[in-house]
Amino acid sequence: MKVNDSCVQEIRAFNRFYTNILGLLDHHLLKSEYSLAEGRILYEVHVGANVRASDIMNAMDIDKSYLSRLLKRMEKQGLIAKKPAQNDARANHIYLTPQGHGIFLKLNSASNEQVNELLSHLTPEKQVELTNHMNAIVKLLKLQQNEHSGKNDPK
Amino acid sequence: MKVNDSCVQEIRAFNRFYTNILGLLDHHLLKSEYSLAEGRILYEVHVGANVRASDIMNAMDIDKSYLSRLLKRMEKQGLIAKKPAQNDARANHIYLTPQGHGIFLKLNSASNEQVNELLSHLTPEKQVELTNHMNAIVKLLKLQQNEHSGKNDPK
DNA sequence: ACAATATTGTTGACTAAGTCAACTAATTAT
DNA sequence: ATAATTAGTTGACTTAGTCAACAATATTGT
Repeated sequence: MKVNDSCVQEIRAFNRFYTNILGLLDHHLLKSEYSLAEGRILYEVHVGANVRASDIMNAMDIDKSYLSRLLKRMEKQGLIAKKPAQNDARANHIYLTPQGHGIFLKLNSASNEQVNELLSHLTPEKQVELTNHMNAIVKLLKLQQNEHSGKNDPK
Repeated sequence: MKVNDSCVQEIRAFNRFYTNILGLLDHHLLKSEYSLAEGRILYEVHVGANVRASDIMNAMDIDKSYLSRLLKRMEKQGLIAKKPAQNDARANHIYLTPQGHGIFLKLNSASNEQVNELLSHLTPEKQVELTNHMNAIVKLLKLQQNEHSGKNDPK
């Protein structure tokens, strides 16, 4: 498909802009005693069912040795626990401990709060506009995402 | 301003999604012999006029000691050079050497190529739609950006 | 004018983040 | 059965980033 060069430049400008936004929003995590990676792991374990290390690895696109160490540390901190996966003796299922769940909730509401603050400068109508644009972007880009990662198309 | 909670959730979903996109697009830089930070510095020096370290520091929101070391290394590599700023004896103006400019062009066209590939799966109409959504997002979010950073509003 | 304060950039010393290769044990494919 | 993959761990290492102290200038308040 022929590509419009000025689109390329506009997208790159957006990327620089949005990288900064993401940096701002992550700030609270960077100031907390948990790393961005740990926060994301808590999220992945929270939303997934019977999550295994390899699932997190794929979701986060993170090195398995690094992940292994992070999980070990989080286990030591009492945030997560593992139990043997029922039909694969190599793997564990990872779940949040009550304490880990508590931390997740704390970090999660801090994240909500950050986004909340960002939105609070917009009228409710503009807020909806904004999210409509975002959803449209996801819709436009989602397909080739899956092409690249080799996963099936969404139903 | 009252905030719509489902907007908050949609924005966070967008953020996770777009973080992955940015990761994909940065991949070529990570595979090159230059770091993301160096690539961004080359960009900042390229687009700015009479750039000083503190300008880069502000643009990238990066620690000054870290930046100092990066610049030193890039100078050693022959990518950039410094000359005393005319009206501030503490500061230097930083500029690209011919070689640094060459590297910038190389990295820059690789970045263009990445975005190009992303877009190539869309019809030209969809490409324009996509960038319209992005521009709209920037427009909606740009003001509070400036409020936070204490800079003046754009004219 | 000039003392206090702030800014620009550098350095030392350190911690955190991430990578790479080798390895064990279990699983799947041929 | 055995070869090839996959799940996860470990050792050894490199790269990224932080923090505090510092010297040299600039700016500000009186």
